[in-house]
Formats: sequence, structure tokens, C-alpha cells
Amino acid sequence: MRCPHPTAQKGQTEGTTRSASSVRGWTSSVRAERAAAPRPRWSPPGRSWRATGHDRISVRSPTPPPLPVPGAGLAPLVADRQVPGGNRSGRYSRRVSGATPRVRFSPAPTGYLHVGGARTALFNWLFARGCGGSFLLRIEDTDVERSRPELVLAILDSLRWLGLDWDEGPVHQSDRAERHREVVAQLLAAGAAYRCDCSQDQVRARAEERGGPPGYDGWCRDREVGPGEGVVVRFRTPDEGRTSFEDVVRGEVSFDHKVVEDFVIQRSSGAPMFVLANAVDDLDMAITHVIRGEDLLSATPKVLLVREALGASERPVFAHLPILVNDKRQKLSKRRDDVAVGDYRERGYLPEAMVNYLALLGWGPPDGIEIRPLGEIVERFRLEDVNQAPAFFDVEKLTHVNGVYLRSLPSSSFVGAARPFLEREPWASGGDGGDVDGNGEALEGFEAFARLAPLVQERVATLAEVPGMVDFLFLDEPVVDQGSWDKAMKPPADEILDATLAAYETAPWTSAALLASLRAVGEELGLSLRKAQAPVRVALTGRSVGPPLFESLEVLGRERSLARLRAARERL
RNA sequence: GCCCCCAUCGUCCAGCGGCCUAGGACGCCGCCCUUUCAAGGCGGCAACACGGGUUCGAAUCCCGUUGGGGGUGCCA
Repeated sequence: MRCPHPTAQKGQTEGTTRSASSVRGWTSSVRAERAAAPRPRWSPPGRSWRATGHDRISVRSPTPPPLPVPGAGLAPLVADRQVPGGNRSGRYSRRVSGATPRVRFSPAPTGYLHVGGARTALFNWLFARGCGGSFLLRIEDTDVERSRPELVLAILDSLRWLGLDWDEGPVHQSDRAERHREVVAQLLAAGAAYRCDCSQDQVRARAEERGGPPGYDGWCRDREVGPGEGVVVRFRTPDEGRTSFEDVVRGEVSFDHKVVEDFVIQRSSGAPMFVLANAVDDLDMAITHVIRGEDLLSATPKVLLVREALGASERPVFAHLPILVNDKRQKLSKRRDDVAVGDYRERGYLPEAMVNYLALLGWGPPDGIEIRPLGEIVERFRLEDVNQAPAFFDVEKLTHVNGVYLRSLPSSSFVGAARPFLEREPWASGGDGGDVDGNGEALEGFEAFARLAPLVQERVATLAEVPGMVDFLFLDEPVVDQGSWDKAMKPPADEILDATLAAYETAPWTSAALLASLRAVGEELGLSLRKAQAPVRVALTGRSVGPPLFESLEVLGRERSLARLRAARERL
């Protein structure tokens, strides 16, 4: 059972110490069952799996349905316990009484989607898709000064590229400002919040003075500050007790109220703060499972406190995913690290590979088969199997995964996927060329590439590597790599070239015949084919590495090939 | 400083008290295949942070230490 979780805990703030048994006990019984389940077998990548992958999942047009009426209350989230020994998928019902799971991905509009966000979005999506729940999108743009509408476009674009389709939204928090103000007023009226006119400098100064921990000291709690310039609204945090909650990936987490300061819920501008908007919107949107980064773990008690103050009787299930880190094991950052999903797209990674790799950060399939269609990942993904330690975003492994996907592509798809990467090269003009009929007529540009594609395909790990491998098909003269030239064009390169030239004048223009001829040339000179092909390859492509030589010759055609051999011979 | 979280090969994951002489994957090294380079095949190197407990038995449970990270904003 992947989903509905034994959810919702009743509110439990004042020092309630709840045992972890509900979730843990449930978890282990499921684990035991999983261990007993038959091991699924590896299904080889190929056409069929592509069809079963997320290709099939269509991106629904995001038409925002109306939000539930504010204050209408949450559907109960408590999962029904079912009699053990029920269906294969688990001992607990898929059903959450009264509500299907609803999760959301709620990025801030930063202008692009970064890999950490993508991973969070993916895990939400996997969870939702795995249990028939809904995956919603919400843009957390309460900070008006920092958000502009166009900044969300790139995020949506990357999400679509990855195939993470959403069922509702995107809801913009900025559109809900009125609702947020209403809630703040409500909290104010109830005495759960108060106005504060302390400047940030004052707050800091007092903190230093008392030598205690930085943070707000409650100065304005009873000063009855009225509305005005520079006045914020703060939430009144309980002085006693603690807020505890059961986190699906971490077990019980607990915060003493003493360390939760009276936080700002409304800016002096009247705009709501993150915690307030987040709590209110999750409530109004009837979010049942909050799956987000661990960096938000310490914001959770605040959210819970706000919900409680609003009279919410149920809590969502929380799952704080381990953060993604760089090689120094610090949180991935925009400044130091390559984090934009869009950049990986530009660098020749396939969305399927990206998503597959991302699923492996903080989670692993029970059968150990890491590279597989998304549909199979959906079937196997379970929130409670997410592990707790930060994960290093390893581009090398991503690249490997990408290579596997690239190789498994039908040739025509590979050609199509590579085309944009070719087209951004200055030399890649169209070219329709002739055909190859054994008479050595030339194919040009893309057509030649298409012919060679299957051989190129298994030699690249990213699409960005393609141009460098096939440029000689497009260029009139190959770009000569000096290192390759120096290495290959030593004696007896002259003899090889001369003999090859002679042989190729008349040889049938097929890769097999071309191979046989060069082998014969080599034998005559007492050279292995390995040695003999080197000067020919460099003459033809400009490089010492590349696609198989004889197919390249064939596709390039007799005239162009001979011209290059002659040119190289003259340069010697 | 304070709060919270985390800790198995270099990296990602497996491990749920005996099946562990700790398994898989990436990377790395070697060999094979081979027209270059890949791919593929075979093999190898490589980890339970430390110290106490609990137990007949601990990588697995508990406590502590150390180390790392996150948070501590009128950012999210």
C-alpha cells in the first residue's frame, strides 16, 4: 500500500506525547508484507515500456476548479483500518474516509525550477498517481516585491517537460490575499495574534542586550498596538508545552514552544507571510499530505499552531524529504551549483532520464531495478520508504541513466531528439542530398546523420555530445583536431593514404567493401586494421574517435571521402 | 548560541535482531570483445563514524560522543 496513510493525527499540542506506534506499526506490517511479495522481474527498456511510461500520461489543461469554501472544514483524514489479509496491495484501505489524498507542490516563483524542487514535485506526483489522489500546484508568491507573473512560466514549463502533470491549479497565493487578510483579522480578534511596531533593528538590539537567543521577545504582546505604518501582525505562540507531529519519513518530531518565537504572519504592507498563507491554503485546498523538503521541517510547528488557532481539527500527514546536497554536502544552491532543470534540458538530458534519476534520490525500488519506466516507479513508490539522509545530486549517475535511455530510444526518436542540438550549430543547414546505392553518392546533413544515428546513439550519453560526433557529415571540410592529427599522421600515414586512395577509387561503396579494402591495404603494409584505419579516420572526420569508420565513409559518399583523403595526403 | 534532523562503499540505494564472510547501481581499476570510441561480458578495489548498553545474538533497538546538515527574516 503506497497511499493513504494512517493519517491525520488529531491535534495534540500541549505536551501531548503520542506514541509513534500508529504509523510505525503500520509501516512495519506493510514492510513485512512487501518482503513476502514475489520479486518483479526486469522488463527490458524498449518500445513497449515507453508506451507504458509517462508518455501516456497526458498533461491536463490546468483549469482551476473553485477552491473549497473557506472555513467549510476539512474532510476527515483518518484512514480506515481494514481487516488484515485483505487484498494484495495492503492491509489498509486505499480509501481515506471522505477524501482522496490531495497533495500539492508549492514553489516560490524564482524564475526557474531547480532540481530539488523537481524532486519534491516528483515525489508528490508519484504519491498522488500511485493512489489515485490529486496533485495540485500552488505558487507561493506572497512576497509581491519578489514575484512577477513571468517567473512562474519557466517553472510550469519545466514541470511539463518532466511530464509531471497537475490536476488543479496553479493557484496563486497572491490571488488569495483577501482571504489571508480575513484570517489575520480573525486571529487578531481571537487574541491569537497581535500587532507589533518594533523595527527589525529594535528586535535585534533587544536580543543582543539580553544575550539570549536571537529572535523576537514578545515585546508587543500586550501593548495593544493599533494598525499603522510599519506595523506587522505576529502570531502569539504558546508559552508552555510543545507541538509534536508524526512525520512519515522521520517518525515523531517535536518542538518546545519556548523555541518557537512569535512569528510574523502579516507584513507591514498587509501582505501575508509564508507560514500564514501556507497554513491557510493547505486548509482551504483540503491538502491531506504535505510532502516537502526537510528545510521546512522547523516551519511545521508554526503551521500547525496556525491551523489550530483557526480551529482546524485535523492535520495533514507530513513527509519531509531529505534535501539534495552538493559535493560539499550542503544544500544545493542557485549560486554554487548547477540546479536549473532547464539547464539539464539544454545540456542534452532526456526528461524521462531526469525523472528516473530524481526518483532515486532518497528512494530506491524494492527490487533494486533502478532504471525503469515511470509507470513502474509509480507502482512501487511508497512515501514511507523514503530515507532520511541528504542525497548528493550526482551528475555522473544522471548521465549514465540518460545514456541508457538514449540507447533505448527508437532510432527515429533519437534523431528527432538530437535535431535541436544539431540545429543550434552554425554548420547545420538542412541538406537533402542523394541516396546511397552502392555507387557512392553522397548523403548530406541530416539525412546522413539519420543513417548513422544508430551507431551514434550508443556512443553518447547526452544529446549535447551528438554534434561533436557527427559534424563531419555537415561540414565541407572536417574540423581538424590537432592532437588527433599529430598522433595519426605519422609515417606510414602517407603510404596508407596513398594505398587507400587507390583502392577506394574503384571499390564498391559499401561499408563491407570499404572495410575489406582497408584491411587489405593494412596487410600489405604489415599493419593491423587498428593502425591502418587511424589516418583514414582523421582525414575523414578530423578526429581520432568517432562513429565506426566504414559506415561513415559509406554515408559520406565516394567523392567527398576521396577529396578528404587527398586533402589530408597533401597536408602531410 | 539555541532548536530540529541526519549518520552503511567516493556517490545513490538495499538491509527492519540471526539468512551479512553486508547486496545492487554509478564511478574507478583490470581482462575479454573490437576499425577508433562507446556499448556489452567477466573480475577487482571499496562501507556499517566512535563509545557504552539491551540481547544467546546488533549494521539493525536504546543512550552518549563525534561529525555533517537544516532552521533560527516584514524569504519560501
